[in-house]
Amino acid sequence: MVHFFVCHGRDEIPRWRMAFPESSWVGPTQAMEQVGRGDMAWVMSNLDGWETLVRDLADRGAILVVLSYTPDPAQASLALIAGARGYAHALSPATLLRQVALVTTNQGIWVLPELLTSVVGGTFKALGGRARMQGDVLGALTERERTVAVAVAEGRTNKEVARELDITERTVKAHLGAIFRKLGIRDRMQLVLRLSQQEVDIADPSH
Amino acid sequence: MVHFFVCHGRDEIPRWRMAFPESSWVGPTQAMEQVGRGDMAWVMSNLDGWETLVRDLADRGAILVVLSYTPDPAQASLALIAGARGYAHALSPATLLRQVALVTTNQGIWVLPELLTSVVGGTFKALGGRARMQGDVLGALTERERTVAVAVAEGRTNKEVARELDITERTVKAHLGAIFRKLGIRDRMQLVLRLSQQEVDIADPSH
DNA sequence: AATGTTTCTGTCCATCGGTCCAATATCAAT
DNA sequence: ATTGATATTGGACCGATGGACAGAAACATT
Repeated sequence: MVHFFVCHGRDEIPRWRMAFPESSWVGPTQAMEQVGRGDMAWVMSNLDGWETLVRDLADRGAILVVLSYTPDPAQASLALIAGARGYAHALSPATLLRQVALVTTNQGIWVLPELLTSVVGGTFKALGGRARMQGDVLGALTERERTVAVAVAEGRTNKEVARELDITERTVKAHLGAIFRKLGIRDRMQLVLRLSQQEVDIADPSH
Repeated sequence: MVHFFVCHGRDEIPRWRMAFPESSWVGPTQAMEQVGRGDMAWVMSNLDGWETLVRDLADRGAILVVLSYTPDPAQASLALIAGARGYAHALSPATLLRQVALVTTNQGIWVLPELLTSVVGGTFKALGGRARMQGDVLGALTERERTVAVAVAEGRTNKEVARELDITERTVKAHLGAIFRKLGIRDRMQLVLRLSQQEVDIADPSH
């Protein structure tokens, strides 16, 4: 595996060389030419169009890590979305860089521990809209109601759920009624959206 | 470092033993007593209160990986939020388990590659982007059908969609009929599930 | 014993949702 | 000019859904 550090010409950082003595220093253009499947590319986030570069290189099977002088959660997310498997500080010590390489070459994801909460939290909010969904959303329900809620949210009809739980369809409806009331939603659609963690805009009689 | 597999008493899976011959099998209660800083704990997601368990063990400095028989993106997010560093299929082969251990002990995060897109995709939406993986699904539809499909998948009723697009409810139904036929689904529920990427390809039993 | 929660069941009814049978108008391509 | 795809609407039919009543049985708490 070949390591490529993609950066501006003058951005040579000794510890990079220290971490991977055999690595190549290239600009964005050369990176597009030389990086191939299985190679590892470390891309500086101060490059114009780094996201596109990351995406392209990731598409062709390279392992991407984005390095930043000013790491922040939003940029970390962008990097991961673009296909990067890692996001670290550009001035990380050599040992850390080697650790990142180890993790990413083994299908792992590596982001700065300090940013981890934010990144995952972002995902969390994206998936749930409000804080701590399933726990709280389903938490308000009884055991049986939870079971019904999940079954319905997986796309089953009342009749199917009834058969599955060995109760009458009427009872399923009763549970659903309670679920809708407790969650403040109007129908099973809203339930699916809640549980599949999408943002829902409920009840707007205005339009 | 000691490996703990936290599961129901009878859930013994040979390949776990194969991956880490020295590991201990424990229930949730014993886990709380025995797992300490630097230890590695593999927690089954079919345990009641696994989230709390993961949170507690992670808080005391253990490395947590959640194993599930039915992996899905939402659960993966929950696991990571709870403090887990890994999320994998319970029937993963020994070599994969060792890889996961390697990654997570090096501050990395490991989630099923199939789920990665969904998890990161969620982040993407959190940042205000528009999901466009749906393009594949919606690609078979006409422009108008796409509009209707998205509106319905956002939880609106036929009547609401009709008002919104300034057409009759009858026309909405016509479009929906075409949508169901083209996508090979039976009702709007399946449409939501399709567009929110709910159904997850469970790993085949071979690995 | 009284109370409250949970689970389960019933009937009635209005509405919604999905499919069958159509038909008409527009537009692009042949 | 004919064909094909698209968008639109109509009517009728029937199953699915959700709410509004209501009641019974099991169980835990007080």
